[in-house]
Amino acid sequence: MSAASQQERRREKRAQVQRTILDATETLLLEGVDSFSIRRLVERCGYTAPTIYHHFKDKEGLLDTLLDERFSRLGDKIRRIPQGDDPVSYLRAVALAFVRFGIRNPNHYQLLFVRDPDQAPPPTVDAARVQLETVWVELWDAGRLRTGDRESAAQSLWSLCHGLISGRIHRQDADWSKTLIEDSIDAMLRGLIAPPAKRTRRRKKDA
Amino acid sequence: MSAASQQERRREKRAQVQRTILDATETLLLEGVDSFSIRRLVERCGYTAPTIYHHFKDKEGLLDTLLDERFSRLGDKIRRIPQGDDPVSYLRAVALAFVRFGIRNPNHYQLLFVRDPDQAPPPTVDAARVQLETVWVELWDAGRLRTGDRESAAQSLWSLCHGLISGRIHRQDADWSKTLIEDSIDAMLRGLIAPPAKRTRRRKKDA
DNA sequence: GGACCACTGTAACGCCGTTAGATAGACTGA
DNA sequence: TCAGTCTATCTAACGGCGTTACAGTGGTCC
Repeated sequence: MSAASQQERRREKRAQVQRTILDATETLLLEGVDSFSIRRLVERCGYTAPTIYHHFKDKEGLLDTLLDERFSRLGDKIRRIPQGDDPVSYLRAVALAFVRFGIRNPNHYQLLFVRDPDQAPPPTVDAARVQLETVWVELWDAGRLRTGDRESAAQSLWSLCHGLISGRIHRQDADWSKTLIEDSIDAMLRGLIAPPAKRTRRRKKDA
Repeated sequence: MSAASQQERRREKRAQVQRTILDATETLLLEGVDSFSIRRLVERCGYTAPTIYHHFKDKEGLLDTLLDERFSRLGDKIRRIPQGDDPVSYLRAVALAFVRFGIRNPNHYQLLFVRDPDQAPPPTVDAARVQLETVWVELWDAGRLRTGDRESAAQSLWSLCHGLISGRIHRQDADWSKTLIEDSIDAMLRGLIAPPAKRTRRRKKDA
């Protein structure tokens, strides 16, 4: 067998070991952020600590890899939302997707957004953010933003989403209103964005 | 000297020791949530670990005591805000006070709202919440809430405040809009609450 | 065969929260 | 006054954590 195939096989083996470690990490994480520790991971995945440190920089690095994987799925999902005619319903859909994701993946969300401040968001999430940016610019140019500052409009919606998720995560017991997520996002959008000027020629389909 | 006075003196001594421990805790906490540990507190305050555990149940209990003190100040501040004529500007003032407090006391805020979900908020904060409740009821009865659910209106504003603070805490580096806090609270209130019905007899002073 | 390299293991280090048990001193009642 | 009790404090340890120095092992390459 050729040297190239040997190398190939080694790479595969390596990837497979890392996969095993990552999967065990994932499993452990699903039992709660606090359930995860390197020692427990060691018990669970069959490898010893130095092996894990051989494949990943440290605990942080291991979790980063996992989060990148998971959040890139969110990024894809958001990027696949059709932009359509109406920027407001587009923003609504994105915000809803984001909040639902955060609530469904509380442990991952916490790790990503509640850890060290110098932690950069994964590229796919950042890409989604950039994509949103253009929508806000569009609304600003159309004179539809009620805030004096374009930045503050985007950040307002983001802050609300973060608050919704983080409230749900940290106070699971509280009796949150069933319609809270939709209601609050709608209210925020109403408050931020004025309806389009009346004098547009063509009629819009109700999206 | 009387037995009563002896007891009194002992109580004072006890209170003073606890004060010392709490103050050292506070100092340590101001250096960051992560800077705080019982071992470091022990180095700092001159007492040994068992002494601390003699006066406080455990780490959690110690922090609880400190947070109760600190947050009761917030509760007082909020309860002192004049309710005035206009419920909207009252809600605005309360929300602003809350957010500013959170941003100014990030470590305390984190400890209180980001710890175990079963953690109850201190009584003074809860009192403030109850006081707010009446304002929402009033608005609801006047038919001014745009949400289908009274609960969701209150929770929307709260979620936003939480998001604003927690965003600031976890992404200090990000370039937050200077007007974000006011802008977003105003937007949320605009989106949640309709202007009062026109057919009121008396004119209002512009508050 | 020998040098190199990726991989994995043993055993330890220095943190952490917490506690069992001893000691000292002050108060209490006979 | 003296034994008994209670409070406050200490020394020393336990079990957990993330991490790493170091050794061994088994392949790959010259």
